[in-house]
Amino acid sequence: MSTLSAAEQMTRLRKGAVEILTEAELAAKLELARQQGRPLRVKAGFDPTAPDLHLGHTVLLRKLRDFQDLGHEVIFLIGDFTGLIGDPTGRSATRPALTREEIAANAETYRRQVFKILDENQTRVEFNSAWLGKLDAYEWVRLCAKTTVARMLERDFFHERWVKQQPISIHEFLYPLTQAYDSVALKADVELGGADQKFNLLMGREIQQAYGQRPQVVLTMPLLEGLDGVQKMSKSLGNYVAIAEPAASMFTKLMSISDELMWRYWLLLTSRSEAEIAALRAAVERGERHPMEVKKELAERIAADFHGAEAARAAREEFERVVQRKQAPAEIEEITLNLPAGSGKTHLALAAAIAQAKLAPSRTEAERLIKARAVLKNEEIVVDVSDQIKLNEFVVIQIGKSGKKRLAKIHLKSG
RNA sequence: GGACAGGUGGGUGAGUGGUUAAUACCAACAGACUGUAAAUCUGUCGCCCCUUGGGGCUACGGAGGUUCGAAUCCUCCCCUGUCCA
Repeated sequence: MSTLSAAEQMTRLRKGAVEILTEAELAAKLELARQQGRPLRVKAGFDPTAPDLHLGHTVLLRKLRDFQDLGHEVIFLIGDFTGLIGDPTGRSATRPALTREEIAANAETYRRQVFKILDENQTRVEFNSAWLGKLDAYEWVRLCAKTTVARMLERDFFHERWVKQQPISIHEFLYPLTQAYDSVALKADVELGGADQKFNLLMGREIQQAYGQRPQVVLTMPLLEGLDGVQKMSKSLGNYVAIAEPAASMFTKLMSISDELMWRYWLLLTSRSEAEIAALRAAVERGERHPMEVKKELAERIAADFHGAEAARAAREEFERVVQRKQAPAEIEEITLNLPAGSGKTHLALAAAIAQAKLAPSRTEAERLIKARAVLKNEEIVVDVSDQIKLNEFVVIQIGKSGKKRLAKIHLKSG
C-alpha cells in the first residue's frame, strides 16, 4: 500500500481524468483503504472486439497503472460475455455479435499486450462469462427489473436512435445492465472507463445499490483523439498507432500529429505531470523550444514505452535520416514476383507489379498513382503509365511522400 | 394482425425508364506548400484488359419479370422504422 495521503493520491489520479463521480467519495474510500490497509478494487472492462490495442486504449491502462503504483488492486475484466452482446456505444447501428472463438482469440491478444503498461503482478484478469454465464433466467429477469426503459432511453445514443427511427435491439439494453452486474459480482470500489462509458458506469452504481452494495466511484478518461486530431482514435478510422507496431512506424506516425494535438498526447500518454507539461508548452509558446523538437521527444518517449529506449532512439534516427533528410531507409523490403512459367512474357507492366506487390490495392489504383506522379522507380518519377519491368530486373519502387511512403525492392522472376 | 414509410458506392445523401460507374458533401489517396506536420490549394477516388485513347465486367437489400434499354416499372421475399391493435 502506498503511504501517500488520500489527498496526494487524488492529485495523481485526477490527472487527465474527465470526471470523478464523486471526488469526495473517492477521497473517502482512499482514506478508508489506507486506514484499514486494504487496497481498493479498481475495475475496468474491455470489450474483446479489438484484437489490436492502440494508444487510445493505453490512456485508460495508464490510469489503471496509476492506481497500481498507489498500491491498489486492478481487475482487468475481459467482457467475453458482453462481447456476445456487442457494445452499441458510439454506433448508430447494431454491432454484430462475436462468436465464442473470436472472443477467445481476441482476449488472448489483449492479455499479451496490456502488460506493457500494467504491472502483471498487481493485475487480476477476469472474464465476465464466469458469473454472467451462470445466471439463470430467473436471475436475469430480476436484474432487468432493477431499471427501466425510460432510464435506458436517457442514454444519448439510444435516444438519438430512437428519435431518428433507427433500430434498437432489446439485447442492447442488456449491455449496460450486465456491465453493471459485473461491478456487483466483483464488489468494485472504483470503475474506470472512457468518457463515452459514463452511462454504463453510472448504471453500475445504481445496480450495486439495488443489490445492497456501496456504489463504486466512477472515473472517466477522455477518448484520445486519433492522428487526425478530430475523431477518436480507432482502428476502423485508420487514425491510430497500434501498441504492437514497430518503433519506427510509431515514431513517424506520432510526428505527423498537429502541434496542438501534441499537448493532448503529452497529457494522456506520458507520465509527465500537468505542471511539467504546462511549462513545456509555455517554453514553446515563448519560442524557446521548437515544436518539432518537443514532438520528437514525445514520439521517442512513447516508442520507448513499448520498445525500450534503445529502439526508440533508433526510430528517431531512422526518421531523421529517411523523412527529414530523405535518405534511403536502412532496410528495404524485397518482394519477388513471378511471371507465369511458359507464358513467354519477358516483362510486366509496372502498374501490375505494384498491385501484385501489394504496394497499391489494385492495378487501377496503381495506374492512378502513376498518373498522379506519386510513383518513383529507382528514385525517378515514373511518367509513363505503361512503364514495364523486365525479367530478372531489380527495381526500387517508392510510392508517396517519405513520411508515409510505401517502399519496396521488386525482383521479377520467371516462375 | 392492419395501415404507411424506407433499404443506393467507406459514411451522409441525390437520382423515379436511356447523355448514370451513378449529383453533392465527408472520409480516403496523391501532388504543391512546410518544421515532419496541421491548415490551405490542386488532382484522383468500382474492378480488369490493351493502352496517353479505348474496351470489357460488376454494382443501387434478395430473387424473378416487363422493356431495345431498369437504381428507376411489376411480382414475391428479406430487413428497418412509424402509427393502430
